[in-house]
Amino acid sequence: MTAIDRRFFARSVLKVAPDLIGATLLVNGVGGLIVEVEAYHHTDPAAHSFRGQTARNAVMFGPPGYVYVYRSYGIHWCLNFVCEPEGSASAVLIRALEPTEGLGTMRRRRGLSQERLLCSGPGRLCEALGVSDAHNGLPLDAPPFALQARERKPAVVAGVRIGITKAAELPWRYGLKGSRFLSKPFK
DNA sequence: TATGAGATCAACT
DNA sequence: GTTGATCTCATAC
Repeated sequence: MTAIDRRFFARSVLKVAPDLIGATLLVNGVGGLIVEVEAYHHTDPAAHSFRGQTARNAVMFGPPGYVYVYRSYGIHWCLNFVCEPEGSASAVLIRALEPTEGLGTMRRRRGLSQERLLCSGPGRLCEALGVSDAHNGLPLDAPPFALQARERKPAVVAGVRIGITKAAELPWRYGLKGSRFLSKPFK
């Protein structure tokens, strides 16, 4: 298996996002196959970076290949990968994984969940992988993170994004076709 | 199956 | 003071 390094992210977020489907993401050896992501471009009103740099989103304005973690609705963490040349402030939100490594650890962190619900949603995924603000700003191609390239190009489907109100019509959500680990099915 | 409340924080008006 | 890239649990149909 080939490791993905940070150069992979020095492209448009709209190219990186579908290319991540099927890759393997591990944090401290725990994780699985990426089955669902969403793209957030800096020209997109739904993106945190749309209104400029703040203390929270500063990592998005840095170089690509780094991790941006933010708190959502006061209680959850959400995991993003920064894309495009430095300063463009675009990122991919990781929304769902198919758990393959460290099932026991994930189950313990999530508390008695069925396997299908371990990582099927941005908040759930962060809890299962132990991701928090402590990971904000870390590079993706060094421990505790590990990213492995997919071996074949999978069937990728696109659709509208979830849980947002601004620019809700943009089809910037990507998923692995037919996966039962998606946070919601594609139409 | 579907809708609603609550948890709880940073950014924005 | 309100809203949001969410999730879980409770109550209603």
